[in-house]
Amino acid sequence: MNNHDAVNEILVRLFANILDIEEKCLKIGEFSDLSISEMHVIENIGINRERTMSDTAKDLRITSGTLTTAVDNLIRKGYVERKRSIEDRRVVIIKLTEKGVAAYSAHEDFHKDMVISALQQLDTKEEELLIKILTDIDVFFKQKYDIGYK
Amino acid sequence: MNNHDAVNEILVRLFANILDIEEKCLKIGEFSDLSISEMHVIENIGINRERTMSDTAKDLRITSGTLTTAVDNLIRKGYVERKRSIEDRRVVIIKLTEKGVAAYSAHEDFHKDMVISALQQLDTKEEELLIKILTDIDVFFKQKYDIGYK
DNA sequence: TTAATTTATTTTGATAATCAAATTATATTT
DNA sequence: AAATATAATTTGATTATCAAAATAAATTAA
Repeated sequence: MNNHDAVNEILVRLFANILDIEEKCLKIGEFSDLSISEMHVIENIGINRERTMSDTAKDLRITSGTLTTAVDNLIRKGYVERKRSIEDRRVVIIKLTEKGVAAYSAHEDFHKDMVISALQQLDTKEEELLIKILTDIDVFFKQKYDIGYK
Repeated sequence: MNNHDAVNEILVRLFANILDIEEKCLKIGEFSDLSISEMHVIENIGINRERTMSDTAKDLRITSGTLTTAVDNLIRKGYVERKRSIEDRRVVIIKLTEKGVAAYSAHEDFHKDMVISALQQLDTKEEELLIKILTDIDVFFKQKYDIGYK
């Protein structure tokens, strides 16, 4: 097996496993009534931000209809609140409740913990190479597939 | 921003985009009747391999029932064939058809393209260091989060 | 060698995430 | 004022998924 195949194989496995880890950790934690998708909505709304439905849907690359039902459920569960914009009454503003902020923070802590643990075994030179390679992949995607990054 | 935050940020962005990109490429290509999930089944069955339903489901971390319907659809679309094992008639053997192999190869090309362009700027020594880093991280995740690898 | 148990798969009945298209309400343009 | 455009929701559908029940075959135990 050449190096390209080795890197490809391990990246595929890593990506699959990290998603699994995220889901697993969510399910055993304090906010186990949230799905990964719902957590992504919370992540996107963010702390101290008022977001419109359209902008959030666009960022998450889902339709408005999909976001409407997701937000319905997040409101029912107490993580998000919704109000009409005063300037333009077609627009709906969503923001995190206190509970939503707590969930956001917990998730962020998990991310930090995961990354810090993973990097602990690397020396500075290795860390920098890793960042370089991840950046390259990121740039490659952006250029080649014209993905709308925020 | 320190290295930890840099890696966290870029990982989050990569993860948010990678499945979308994969899906996008799939949808504009020759095998646009395949979903990402279905492609993952094809990827797991592999070329020149006969796989049982159980082993494939375990690898993909989905239930046998889920795999049964996925394979039903892949057979209907002409990518997979299914037969009973002769040694143990409870066991169902699945393998790729010629069309399945073609889809597998096309998907592999996408992955290779991704990795090659990411590795382009590294020399062999750096490539090997990267493989070591990724392997270490992979093993680390396995130990820390007790993920059921194959 | 029958009966009980285990194993491999499929079926069934349910839920979550998603989309496209239709609808509703409001704003903007002609 | 009418026509058009925009923001969000609703509707009706599909796909991916699971847990639990059912089916069929193999293995173990009585």
